[in-house]
Amino acid sequence: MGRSPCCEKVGLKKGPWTPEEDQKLIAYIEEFGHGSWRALPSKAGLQRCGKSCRLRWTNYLRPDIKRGKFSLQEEQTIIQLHALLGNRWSAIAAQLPRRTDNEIKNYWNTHLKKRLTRMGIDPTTHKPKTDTLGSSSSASHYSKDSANLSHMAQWESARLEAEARLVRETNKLKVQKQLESSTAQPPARLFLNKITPIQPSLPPCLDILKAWQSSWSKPKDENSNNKMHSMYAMMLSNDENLESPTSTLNFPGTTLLPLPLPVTVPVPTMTTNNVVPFNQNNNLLLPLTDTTINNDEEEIWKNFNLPKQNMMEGGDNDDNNNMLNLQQDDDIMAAVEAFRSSCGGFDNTIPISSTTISTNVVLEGEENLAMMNGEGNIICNVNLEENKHYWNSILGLVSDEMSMVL
DNA sequence: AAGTGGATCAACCGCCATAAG
DNA sequence: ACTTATGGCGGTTGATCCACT
Repeated sequence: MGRSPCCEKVGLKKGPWTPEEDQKLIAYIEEFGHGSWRALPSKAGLQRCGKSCRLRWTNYLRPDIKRGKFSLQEEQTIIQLHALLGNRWSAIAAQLPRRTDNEIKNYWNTHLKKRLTRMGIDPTTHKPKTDTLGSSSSASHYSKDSANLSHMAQWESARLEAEARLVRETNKLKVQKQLESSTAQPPARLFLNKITPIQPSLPPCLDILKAWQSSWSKPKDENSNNKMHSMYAMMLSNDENLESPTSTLNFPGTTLLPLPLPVTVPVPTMTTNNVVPFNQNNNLLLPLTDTTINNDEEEIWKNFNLPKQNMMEGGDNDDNNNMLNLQQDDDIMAAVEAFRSSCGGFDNTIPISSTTISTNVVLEGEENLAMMNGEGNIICNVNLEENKHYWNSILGLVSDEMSMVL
């Protein structure tokens, strides 16, 4: 004889919760805690099953839930952890304080997945889509683009390798567990892969995080302060000196995983003959139709006179269909990528644009998102020190969670 | 004003590992 | 040892909103 049923399956309400139901649930949990979800509905006077109550509480009513727009940093964390963990939403949510796995999952499916697709990256594998290469028209474009894609591929190799090592380690531990005696502790569920570690050891994914972290402790140059920190920025970057992730399988020459390198996001640009110039730093330049710049964001962006064919789906167009209104950070990112892929090249032999902008202007309300420097370049400005702290925090969280189950 | 389609997200469904009887 | 409920998780659905025609 097993357990008794948690609740009657008939006569229970389904569908959206009413404010009265919410109040009952909140009042009960605040006074008594949820205890057994099975017993809660009847005690709280709710015609719901325990599972429905649990979901409503954990995904919506819990007081420590943060709602609203995801910050750029949260987005980066989701993308990076998704590359590392896949659709393990609860594990990803564990690294994003006050966000629920359901919310992250929804955000991924409705925003981030589409954005990566727009950038030519397969959101499932985090690999560049094969047709990205095929669509390149010029040989030089292909060559440099493929070099960038190669970084992505190597990144992915490192990730896959880490996962493979995790699986191997898991199997090894399972065998070890079988050999060990019945004195072993009851299995504790591990947040990453639902495995049961027997002896303390960090999951291999932490190798990547640690190596990543160490890359931050060794800035490549003195310009590192105004750089964007994102593996996708690597793809956007023209920096030929980008290093590739370490893989013991395929890239034995490298000893450090230098990811992600800080890079400057190039500015999309268009000249009168639709040729896209780059400066000596391999930054795309954007000549303005009107170089009179003030601090009004709308006005600034409307000076970016972009050809319609270069607009991407997510862009907000104004009425004359010849303007791209870059209000959102994902629009900025998408614009950069769209220009890079559509304008034929990474040829930096074209002279620097003479366009200058006299003052630094914050283009987005989001802190550290993007600034325009004195040369008209957009700098996605994520502070190096903040990122070091950020990844230290992630490592700390992961390590703490590991130590709790060990 | 009505219809349509896309976006969003709360909530449900179904599966799995584990706990409990 | 076996059965079955529970809790947790990821996948999916459908109601709602909103922009556009």
